[in-house]
Amino acid sequence: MNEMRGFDESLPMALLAARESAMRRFRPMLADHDLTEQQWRVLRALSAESAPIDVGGLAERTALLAPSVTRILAALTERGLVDRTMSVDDQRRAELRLSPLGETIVATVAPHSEAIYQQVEDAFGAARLSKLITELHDFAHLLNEGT
Amino acid sequence: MNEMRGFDESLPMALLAARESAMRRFRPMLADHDLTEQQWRVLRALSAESAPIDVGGLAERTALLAPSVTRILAALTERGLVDRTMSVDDQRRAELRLSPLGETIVATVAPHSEAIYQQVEDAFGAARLSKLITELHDFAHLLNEGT
DNA sequence: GGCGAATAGTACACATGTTAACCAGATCGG
DNA sequence: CCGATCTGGTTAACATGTGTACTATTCGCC
Repeated sequence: MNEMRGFDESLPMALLAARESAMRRFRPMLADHDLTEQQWRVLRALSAESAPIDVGGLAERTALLAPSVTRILAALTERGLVDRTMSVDDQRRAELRLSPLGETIVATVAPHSEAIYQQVEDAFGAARLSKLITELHDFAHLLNEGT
Repeated sequence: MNEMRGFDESLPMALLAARESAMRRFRPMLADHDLTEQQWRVLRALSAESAPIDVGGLAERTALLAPSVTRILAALTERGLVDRTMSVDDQRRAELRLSPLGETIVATVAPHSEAIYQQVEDAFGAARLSKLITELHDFAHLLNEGT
């Protein structure tokens, strides 16, 4: 009836569907540990950092917006998984790191996460998956820099 | 420090980043027409259907969850963009279609949407984009059927 | 030094994601 | 028939997405 691009053939829909089919496998496991997908992203990002990181840095690494990070950190520090202090040389900036308890949680959950990722990798093929990820990175970089 | 897979190399993060880099270009245009990304998905899905469709069908085609579709339809019918009636043979089922005003809105927004999509296609390459979408579809199908 | 612009972070408001509970209409087996 | 069950849809509750406004610093510059 109209000339618009097919629904299912659009990239945003394909990205959404692909992500949902993958995340569907992770969420139940995370729920067993009372973690949302986003909370787990924040914990992982903190775990990957050796030095403390600030809110902006976390937002960038986790692909979350600053207001979301603020709320998630409130929940995680409340639960004692994250420690927070103020930077001495810039009183606006926060210094965030995993608490010992947070480290324990990450160490507990990570193997489960990795196991599920392995299933996904096996189902699709490791090489094929790797190539797909590379294409996605290229895509993001091209769009973010161009214009 | 731990053996976990690199953050940025994980597929879910790559999918998220890619989608965000694309959607960033669409959202301002949709906001100009007072539409959210999800409302536009619903309108497009309705526009693509010749016959009326029910809530479940919309949820499936738009990759939204039923509760979200319920709320979005409430907003769209409120604005007079969508018409809703009850199915005669199954009083639980809704019959949804675009109102004339809704058709007008879709016809107005679609060219803008298509223009942005063209930019994206040009930036990444049409053939390459097409192949990427195919891979994403394959990925979703493999994961949804296997296990 | 001190004022205006930039920056980090938060607070708010509204829309959606996610899960579970719930209601009414449809279906099936006895 | 009719009650047990299933199914379409909504409601509810809480977490996140998204854009905007606002506070507290810090910075640039005169």
